[in-house]
Amino acid sequence: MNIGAAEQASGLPAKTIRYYEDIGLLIPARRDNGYRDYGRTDIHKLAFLKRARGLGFSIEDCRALMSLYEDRNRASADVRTLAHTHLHRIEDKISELQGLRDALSTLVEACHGDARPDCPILDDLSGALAEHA
Amino acid sequence: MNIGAAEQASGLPAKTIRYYEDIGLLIPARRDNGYRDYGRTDIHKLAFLKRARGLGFSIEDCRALMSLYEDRNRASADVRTLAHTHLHRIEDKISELQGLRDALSTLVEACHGDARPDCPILDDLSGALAEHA
DNA sequence: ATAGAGCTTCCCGTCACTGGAAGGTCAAGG
DNA sequence: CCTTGACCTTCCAGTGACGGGAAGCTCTAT
Repeated sequence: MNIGAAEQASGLPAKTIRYYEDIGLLIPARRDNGYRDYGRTDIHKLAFLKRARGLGFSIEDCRALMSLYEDRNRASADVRTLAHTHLHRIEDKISELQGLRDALSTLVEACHGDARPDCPILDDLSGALAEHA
Repeated sequence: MNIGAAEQASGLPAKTIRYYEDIGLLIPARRDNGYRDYGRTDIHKLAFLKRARGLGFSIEDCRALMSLYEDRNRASADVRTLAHTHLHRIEDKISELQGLRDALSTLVEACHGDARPDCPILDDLSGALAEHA
């Protein structure tokens, strides 16, 4: 299977598939002409990577997940720990963004948004409110 | 004021302050010896940038905000539009992360997480559940 | 005079790709 | 047999917003 077909089958761009080879995530066989040759297992792994990346796991997480996936004797606790850590990172990021959202929406609501020059958003950025607080 | 003092006064690392000069955000005066020389207005602008970056605005947003800030005749509507767009981006990102969080937490809860090898998380990643659905 | 802190520029690395150039390979049609 | 065009190869550069560190100049204090 050429890389174009692997692209179709896995849903990952060819560029990404080559990149995954560069960093040693998935190294396919090669034909005599130098073309990459992907087998059924390779396609399965690419789909695995696509799904894991889609869940926000980093490349290094994916590397660990793949090796756990290939280890028939792995403990599910190891996988769970990895996923749990990632879940925490996501929750932290959500909290951070919610803080930003609240601050921003307060400012946006306070700004009348017409043709006049006075603007609570710029006042906040310039530190006017910091002294007021 | 040398860059070290500007660092203290603004709260931005010297590296970042130099970077902002590289990209033309804030270009300070220079002394005869080649040292950067930051004045009161510069410090104010650096603090402005720090606050705007802290609210998650991109560098290009900051560039626009600075120029609006310096334009005594700007319309507050322009600032509000910029902030509103950014607010939307943040809300979209929050939604996306919440989707990831829900999917991940479902998987983490389904995984018993002990020494046994069977693991719903890896099953999901490998597409086993996709065929089930 | 010298030590050490602070300043300068310049280049590389981050993360996970994406775009593009230059060139080799293959299948179909004339 | 030749050409065209699709597909493949490698390599290089850029993304955003810096951070680390090297090599070398300047200032201050002793």
